Amino acid sequence: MRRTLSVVEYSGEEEVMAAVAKALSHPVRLKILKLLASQTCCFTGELTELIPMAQSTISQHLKALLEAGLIRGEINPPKVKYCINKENWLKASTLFARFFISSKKCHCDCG
Amino acid sequence: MRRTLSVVEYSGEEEVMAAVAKALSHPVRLKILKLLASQTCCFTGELTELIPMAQSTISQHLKALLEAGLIRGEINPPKVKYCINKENWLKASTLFARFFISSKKCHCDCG
DNA sequence: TAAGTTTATCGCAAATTTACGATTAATATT
DNA sequence: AATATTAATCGTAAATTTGCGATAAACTTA
Repeated sequence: MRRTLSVVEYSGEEEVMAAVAKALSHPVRLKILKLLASQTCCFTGELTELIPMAQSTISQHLKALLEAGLIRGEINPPKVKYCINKENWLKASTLFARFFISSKKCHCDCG
Repeated sequence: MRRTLSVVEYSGEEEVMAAVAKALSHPVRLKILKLLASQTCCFTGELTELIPMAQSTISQHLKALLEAGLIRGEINPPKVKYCINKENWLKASTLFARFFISSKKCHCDCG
């Protein structure tokens, strides 16, 4: 991909929020997060039974959520127990909340 | 792309939220939204001056934000005035807030 | 030790995203 | 009518995403 000569600068917040948003940008990942969140306790690989997708594909989506910091995986071979990463979840929640509140400043008449 | 034989079903909420998240998943689109939101009133095309990217690229990103419903464009040739779509902005805000709150149910010991 | 279970990773193909320059469209100005 | 301004669209190239099946890795159980 050709890149701009003068590179666009982003704030840390912009980078982090974009990364989290990207993790949330696929419906199956939202579904996975909701399933993990709805358990009274953490969860393992019933995901493969609940979601009709190849095991390798679900594993890939889990990896994306892990890398975004939204979930944690506790290895307990041969199983892995996934759950919400509460600390980062809270951070993400705050980030999005602040972002959406920020537009309240705008007092235009057009909508 | 090969598709799964049994198609995964998503709720309307999952689809909508994923689409909004996708619109928010690029730092330059976050920057654009912040710039639009920070204006006391609406905004025209200074974006090209504020963001060192090709005009066509910025136009593409604006289109993505338009299609996600996050902004509105008031055509006033040869200029176009963009601003936050407050109605959908509120909807998106609620969607994300509810989503993040939902994980509070999870009482696992692992995080 | 051999077979089974669970999950990650590899290799691949198709689709989508991202960015650019060039061009077009629509209107205002000279 | 000719030129200038602003923004969208087209065409293209490279990168990334998404999905699958096959295989590998790690540990249990027979």
